[in-house]
Amino acid sequence: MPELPEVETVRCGLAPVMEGAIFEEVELRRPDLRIPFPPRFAKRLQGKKVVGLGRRAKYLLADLEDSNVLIMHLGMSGSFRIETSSTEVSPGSLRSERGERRDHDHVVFQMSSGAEVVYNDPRRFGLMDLIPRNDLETSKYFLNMGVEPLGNAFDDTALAALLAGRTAPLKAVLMDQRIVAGLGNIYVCEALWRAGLSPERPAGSLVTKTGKPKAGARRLAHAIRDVLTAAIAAGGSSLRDHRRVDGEFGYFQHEFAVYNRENGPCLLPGCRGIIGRTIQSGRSTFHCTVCQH
DNA sequence: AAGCGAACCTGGCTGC
DNA sequence: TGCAGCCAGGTTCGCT
Repeated sequence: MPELPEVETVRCGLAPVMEGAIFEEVELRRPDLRIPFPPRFAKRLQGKKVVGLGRRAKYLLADLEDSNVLIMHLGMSGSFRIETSSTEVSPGSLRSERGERRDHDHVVFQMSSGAEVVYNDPRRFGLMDLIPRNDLETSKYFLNMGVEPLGNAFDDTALAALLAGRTAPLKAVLMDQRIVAGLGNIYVCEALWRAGLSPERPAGSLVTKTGKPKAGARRLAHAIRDVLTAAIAAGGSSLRDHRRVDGEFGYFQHEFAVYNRENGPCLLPGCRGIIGRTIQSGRSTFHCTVCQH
């Protein structure tokens, strides 16, 4: 499911049932996801109150009252769902009854808010970890993490500094979490289309010799912000069977200009191009060869 | 150092 | 219907 907008959508969905609530029971239904759960994971969570639920890039961060932080990453196929009391569940509802387990339900949080928060992840590329808040910034997860694209520090000047001197294609550089943190395959493709930039173009070519942003870098910085903001407003993208935590669909997938639109017409007014699909660093890239340079 | 491909894992879809 | 092959929203490792 999860690039930055989807993770932010999950955060917004979980916050009402997790913030201020206590982990009454934590059930691990297997010993690991992408990495093993830390020692005594369930025990260390039980009885602890969630002070706040935040996000950094594609990571969810539950701040605990004991000054530890629960780190959660959804990988490729991770999702959370909330199950509440069965009284309001009607037959045929998409919501399932509390206590019902499905394939690949790996973690269950019983919260004092009355909600059951279930983590499901078929491919198990996600992870959960628990570390002291003071160690967060220097942890392996965040030590080399790039700039938050919706943060105040991200603008065309900052982007230019990050791209300067790089010969790798724009697509690969924007996918690199050490540079800009939170973008993935969908939103990189969409941002490059919005900025009218070729995914193959060397990243450093958007920067002048003196390190200033060229017009393309300015368009790109705005495109990244705009596409992420619009996607969050739409509740993220629901591909395949993925849903939001409340069982509803996000609907940004209907706004895709290029992603999954191979052979479709370019949506830029006046452009007669056709969307093509190429492979870069082993991932599909969707773009218009006519209006993206 | 930077950049690229492979690996991790399961499921869904396409085509024969 | 069955099965092989390909593809998938991410990250990390290892090789050049």
